[in-house]
Amino acid sequence: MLSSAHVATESQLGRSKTDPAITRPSLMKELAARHIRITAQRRLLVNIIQDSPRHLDAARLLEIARKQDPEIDRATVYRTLALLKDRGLIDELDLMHIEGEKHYYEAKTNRDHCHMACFRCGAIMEYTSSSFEKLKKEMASQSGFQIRVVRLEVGGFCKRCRKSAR
Amino acid sequence: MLSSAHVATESQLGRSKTDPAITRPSLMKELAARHIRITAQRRLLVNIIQDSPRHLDAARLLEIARKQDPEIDRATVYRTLALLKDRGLIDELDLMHIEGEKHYYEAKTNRDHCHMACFRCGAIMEYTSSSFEKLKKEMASQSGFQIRVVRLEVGGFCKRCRKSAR
DNA sequence: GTTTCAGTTGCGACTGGTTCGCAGCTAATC
DNA sequence: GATTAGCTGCGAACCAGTCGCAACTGAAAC
Repeated sequence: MLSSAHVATESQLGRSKTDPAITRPSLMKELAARHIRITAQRRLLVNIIQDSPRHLDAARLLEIARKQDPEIDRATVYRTLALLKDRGLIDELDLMHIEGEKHYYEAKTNRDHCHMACFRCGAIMEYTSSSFEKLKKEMASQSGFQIRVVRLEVGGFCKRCRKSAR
Repeated sequence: MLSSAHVATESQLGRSKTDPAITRPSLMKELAARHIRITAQRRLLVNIIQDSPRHLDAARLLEIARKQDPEIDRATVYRTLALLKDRGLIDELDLMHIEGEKHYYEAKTNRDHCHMACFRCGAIMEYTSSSFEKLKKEMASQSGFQIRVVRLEVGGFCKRCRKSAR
């Protein structure tokens, strides 16, 4: 039984932007289309999230944003993240709490994907596959559950770390 | 293409103990076998976790434990949970942060299972299926990743809530 | 283009879950 | 039963995230 799968290997917490299987629609366009007020702060934050090559947590997002707008506040970052999350425009990840209890965020993709976190080197890999899509469908149909968000996270050791461990 | 799946529906945050697909080995025996010091506090906590019909968070576990040993401390609960988690004897869950940022715990089962959390009524359903097992194998073999922990969580609306919403 | 005001922001104080350092205690080994 | 590594309770500390409020601002209505 065949299925198509795609693994995007990344450097430390980095994320492949050229993965052919994953695309991210424009968050700014989505906000405008939904008549959500566009403020300077939101534009800044949304652009950072959209362009980031890695998964950002709130503190890192604030840090980057402050380079352009030193006045921007923590609360605004948290409120914007909550807004985007509630509207289903970004996904929240725990990445197996590989580095404290913070949350990570990424623009929602056209296709759900799994995150694999290496406990040793901290690399995050993204994994998409038709088996995953099938599992989701199966879960929904067998349980009568209407799925809104799916989070599949895996912790373990990446190929490279397994080799170097010996 | 057929696959065997099993859904355990639960009352509010409760957990079916009679699910035929899931068994939980004795945590106390595991501790003894691994020469981990057995203290009165650990015995108490481990037994509560093992016997609990629902997913417990640290505060609830402390509360239950204090009925038998009013002197037991918060820190001991957190330290014991960390111990069990590090040894791979319990799984940590976020349950989609359906009720604050706390973590939930359950004795590790013979078979991985997914948790489906209803955003409306808070019910948690457990879902096991051979498709899930297959996906895990596929992920490991395609990426070279050695899987240690898997967490598949789903948020949405359960059958009953979907009906009553209309 | 000006007015209007609901919605957004920065601020600082606060919360809730979790962790830490330490002195005293105790389970397991000898 | 003596020894001691390691566990416990305690209180203080930590950290990510939240809240109430007064001032500000984007965009709808004129």
